[in-house]
Amino acid sequence: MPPVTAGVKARSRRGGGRPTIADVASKAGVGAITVSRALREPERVSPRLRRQIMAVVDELGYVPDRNARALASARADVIGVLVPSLTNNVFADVVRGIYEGLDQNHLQVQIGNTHYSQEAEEELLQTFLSQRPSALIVSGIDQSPAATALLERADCPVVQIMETGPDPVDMMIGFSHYEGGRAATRHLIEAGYRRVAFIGARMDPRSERRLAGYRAAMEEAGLFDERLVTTTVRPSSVTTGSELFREALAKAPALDAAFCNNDDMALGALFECHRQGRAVPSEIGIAGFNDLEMMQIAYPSLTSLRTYRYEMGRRAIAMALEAIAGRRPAEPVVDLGFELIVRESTRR
Amino acid sequence: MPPVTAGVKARSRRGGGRPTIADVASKAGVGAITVSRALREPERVSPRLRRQIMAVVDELGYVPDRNARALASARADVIGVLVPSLTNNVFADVVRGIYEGLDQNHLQVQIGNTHYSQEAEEELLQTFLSQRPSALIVSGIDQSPAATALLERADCPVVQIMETGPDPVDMMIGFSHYEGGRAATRHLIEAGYRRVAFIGARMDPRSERRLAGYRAAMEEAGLFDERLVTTTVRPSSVTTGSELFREALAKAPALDAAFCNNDDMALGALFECHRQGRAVPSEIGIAGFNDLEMMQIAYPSLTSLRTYRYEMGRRAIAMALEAIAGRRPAEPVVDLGFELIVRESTRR
DNA sequence: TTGTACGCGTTATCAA
DNA sequence: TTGATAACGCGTACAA
Repeated sequence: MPPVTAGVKARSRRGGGRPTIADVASKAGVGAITVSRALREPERVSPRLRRQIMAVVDELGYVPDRNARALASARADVIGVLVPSLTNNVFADVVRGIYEGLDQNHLQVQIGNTHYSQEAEEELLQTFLSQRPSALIVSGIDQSPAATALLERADCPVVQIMETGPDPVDMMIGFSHYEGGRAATRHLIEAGYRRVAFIGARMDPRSERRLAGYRAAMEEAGLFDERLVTTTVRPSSVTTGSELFREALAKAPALDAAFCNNDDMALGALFECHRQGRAVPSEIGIAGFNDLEMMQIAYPSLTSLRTYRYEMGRRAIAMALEAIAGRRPAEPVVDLGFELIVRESTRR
Repeated sequence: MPPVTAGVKARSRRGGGRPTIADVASKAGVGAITVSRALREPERVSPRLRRQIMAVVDELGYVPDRNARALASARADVIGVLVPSLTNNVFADVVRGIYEGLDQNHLQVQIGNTHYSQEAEEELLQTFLSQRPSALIVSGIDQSPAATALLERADCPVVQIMETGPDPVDMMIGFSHYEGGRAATRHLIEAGYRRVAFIGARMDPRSERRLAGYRAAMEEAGLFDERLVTTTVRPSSVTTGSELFREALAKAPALDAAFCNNDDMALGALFECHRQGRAVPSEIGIAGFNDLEMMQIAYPSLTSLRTYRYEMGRRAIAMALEAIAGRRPAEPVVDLGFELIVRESTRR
């Protein structure tokens, strides 16, 4: 009993009547598997059949069913990406790099927002894993033990991004936030500032390491003072930057510079200086972290530590694609480094 | 030949040995379909069996295979979202609303970046559709005819976001960019500014409508002048804002206010005023569009037209979920409106 | 280079 | 309330 009468689809199908590979095959007078190959590995099908098949594909408007494909191959054409925030410009840039690194690839990206929560990360990992993704990209190196176990058992490539550290689950690309914090602070000290404050919002593990770098630099110079550090668990924003800078001034009225957790915070500190009539950089020096686009055009322009977020996304995907193709990347752990961009806000 | 020896999984499986619903079923002494129901519609299974099944699920660590589920039910637990940009804060907020509106739902979000290109949108639509998504959310109302056709044939709910207009494909939530542009411009005129410039980057269809609103307001007041309009196809950014403001000044040296395409542009214009020593708001008035967080804390604080982006994402998802559940939302077309937030930058 | 037979893990259908 | 059976549409393994 032929389930399909050539050309006339049996509309009783559950799927709603979309043409299937069998429809294409019968109409093109070939086997289904040949159609499958013509679409996925054209070079393995003779040019004649290939053309024939493609013509029918166009005519019928056939589009392969990704779900069936995923089931049959035990692999979804999806790359799962876990980030702690979507509004943070930093992750927006990374995500953009990921999408653009994928380019014409047939893979899709699925983004999960962990909201800086390890539990949420575990749950998302479970969900993502239940799709058998082609690869997984996760942020940071502070996964919970359970999450780490899930990642290690995941039979797909895993890339940790945003930061480097010991014990990569699989592959890793990022930079040292500790060294970044240290370099920025050293610069402020070398520029002649002495009472350099640290201002940090949403102290996630990476910010904590920036703070550790700040502390190291200050201690090396014999300048460290607890009262110069002001942090909050609130999310970072320009407004939070202004507020925290005010707090910092209250705690340490003599401060002469601020190393900010990130650029939004730095911009907030700058606005607060304007508002209070404190001159930047002569009275107060300001440095940010990440070097968002606005830093260069702010007035005065703002010193920041440039990080390669877009590049990180692109290379993370490139590494994942390599691994998916079965090739082990030459360097499974990549340190992208950073660059201090000195601008008006710290030049006295 | 029993494929599964109770408790001892046949490791020859392609899937890599993950427990399947059959494993759970045999161990719990029930049929596979009962396990399936216990997971999806617990109330349809007797409490006794339900407990029994859940115990085995936990014991085995069974997680349903989403791909198999998608194939069998002809529906992937995925909502496709098409946005023109990922770096633009505006879309970041909408996307955040979408994720948070989904909350504990089992659905996943898949985001496609159209890069403001109709062709890219068509391709992404094809890709998304090949998964049989549970719903589709697309940005704007300017889809190509082909894309519109795809959306109309898609057998899933479709929500158009970001703007309202005639002829919704299915559902729609947004606001009128034309009225927004008109309202902001009127405010500047009422505040006493006469030579109000329009500064716009990346003139996508929505920005064009903001410009149309600007023009209408200016013409109503008898103040319209071509030379007051400066636009570019370049993407918007703080830097572009500074540059375009400079261009605008070159073309119309006597301009006394700028209505900017969006808030990044407004901030750029503000910095340029600082740099040139032009007082805001006394010499130059500045207004933005969207009311990003930084506008309230900038110095001087910046007037902007507040739009409800997060809310838009949340409600778009709510509408989609309603439709997925088979209920037609009471209002398939929602105008969220906007609110002009007047601040220092336009108070002379 | 092409095709056959089968399995992937789940849900829809229908009957008990 | 529960279950047997048959899809779902494709890719893998192997053979021709």
